[in-house]
Amino acid sequence: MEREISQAVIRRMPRYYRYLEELLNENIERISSGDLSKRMNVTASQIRQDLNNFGGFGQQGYGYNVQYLHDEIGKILGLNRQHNLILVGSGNLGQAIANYVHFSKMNFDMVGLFDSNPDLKGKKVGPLSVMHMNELPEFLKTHEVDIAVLTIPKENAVSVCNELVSLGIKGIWNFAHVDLPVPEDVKVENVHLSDSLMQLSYQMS
Amino acid sequence: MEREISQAVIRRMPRYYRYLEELLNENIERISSGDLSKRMNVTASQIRQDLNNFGGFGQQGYGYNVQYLHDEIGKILGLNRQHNLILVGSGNLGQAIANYVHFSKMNFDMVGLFDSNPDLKGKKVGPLSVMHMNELPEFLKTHEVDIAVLTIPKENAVSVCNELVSLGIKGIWNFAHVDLPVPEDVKVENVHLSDSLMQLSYQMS
DNA sequence: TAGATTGTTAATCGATTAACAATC
DNA sequence: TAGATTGTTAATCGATTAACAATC
Repeated sequence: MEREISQAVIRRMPRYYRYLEELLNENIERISSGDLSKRMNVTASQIRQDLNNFGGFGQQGYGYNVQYLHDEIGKILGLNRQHNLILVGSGNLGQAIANYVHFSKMNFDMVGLFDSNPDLKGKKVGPLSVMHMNELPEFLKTHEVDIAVLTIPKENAVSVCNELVSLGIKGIWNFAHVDLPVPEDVKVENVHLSDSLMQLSYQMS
Repeated sequence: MEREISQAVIRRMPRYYRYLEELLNENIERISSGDLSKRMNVTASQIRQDLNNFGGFGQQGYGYNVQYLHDEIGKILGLNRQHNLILVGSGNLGQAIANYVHFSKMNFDMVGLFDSNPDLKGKKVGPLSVMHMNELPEFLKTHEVDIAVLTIPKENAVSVCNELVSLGIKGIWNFAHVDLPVPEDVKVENVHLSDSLMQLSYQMS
C-alpha cells in the first residue's frame, strides 16, 4: 500500500527531465544533488526527497548517473510507452498543437484530426487531414487512441468531453476554459492559457 | 509592510474569476462561500481565506455580491488596465496565440508580430503583418509594449529574452521549453506545453 | 430580533528544509 | 582508507481546514 505521490512532486518531474536532457547534451556523465540544485535553483534536499519517492537512483559518494536518471524519470513519466493522440477542434490553436506534437516529442503520435465545422473537412494539417466529428465514433472503433486534445470553445467543451468519455477515451489534454467533470478513471490535464496570462498580469501590477 | 501573497493563492484567483463570470451569466446576484465551494469543489474556508488576502469583499449574513466580487478580482488581476502585447516568434503556435489573444480577452491587445525568418515578413495574421526581428528595437521606441509573447524554439529563447529585457520589456509570456534568467523587475510566466503533456502521461500510467 | 454567513484566529495537515548516519 | 554524497529521519515552515466570535 504505497503512499500517494503529491501533485507538487509530479509537477517538478518534467523539469528534472528537461535539465537531465541538457546535461546529456553537455556530455556530463554524473551529477550530485548539490550541483543539480545550483543549476535548477532548488534545494539539494528537495531533489533527493523528490527522487526517493520513486526509488533510490543515486549512489553514495558518487551522485547520480545522468543517463540512468534521465531514463528512469522518462519511465516514471510514461515516455517509454507509445501514446496515440487525436485532436478534437482543428482551429488555429489545434493545428498548432498538432504540428507541435508531431515535431517535438516522439512517442506522442497524432493520429487523427477532427472538427465539427464541415468547411474544415479534408483540410491538410501536416500529414493528416481533418475529419468531421461524426466520423469520430467509427474512428475510435478502428484505432487505438489514448489521449484526446481538446481545443474547442468552452461552450461545447463539456458535452464533447462527455462524448469522448462515453467512447472510451481515458486521457484529455484540455485547452478549453472550463473544468471538465469526468469519472475517476479518466485523467484531465488542463492548459488554461487565459489563467496563465492573468497570472502574468497580476505579477506585473 | 504587507505579507507576500503566496503563489498557491494567486494561481487560484483566475479560477474564481472564471466561476464568477459564469454566475454573472446565470444572473445570480449573490453567493455564499459555502455555495461557491460546492460549485468549485474546494472548501468554503479556502475561499474566504484566499479572498481575505486582498480585503473583505463579503458581508456577514449575506455572502458576496457576484458583480462586485467579479470586478474586484478583475482589478486584483490587473484586468482593468490595458496591456499591449507583441508576439516574438510568428510560427504556428505564435499565430494561434495572436488570434487567440485578439478574440478572447479585451484589454489584452496584440500590437506587433515579429519573426527572425525573412520569409514570414509581411505575412498577414489577423489585422497585423509580421515584421522582421531587426525592426523590433525601433518598434519598441515608438510603441508602448507591456508583454512579449515568446513562441520560439528553445535554442534561441535565452538570447532573444536577453534582447527583450535590454529593450525594456517587463513581462514575458514564455512558451519556449527553457527557464529564462531575468532580472527581478521582469516577470516571466511559463507555459511549458511538453511538461503538461508529460504530467498527463504520468497520470495515465 | 434570529438566522446566516463572514472575517479571523487556532488547529491540523502536508511539504520543504536541515541534519546525519549509512555507504559507496 | 578518507572523502563525498546519498537515502532517510527529524525539525521547520507554510498552507489548508476547522471553529467561532463578530456582525449584517
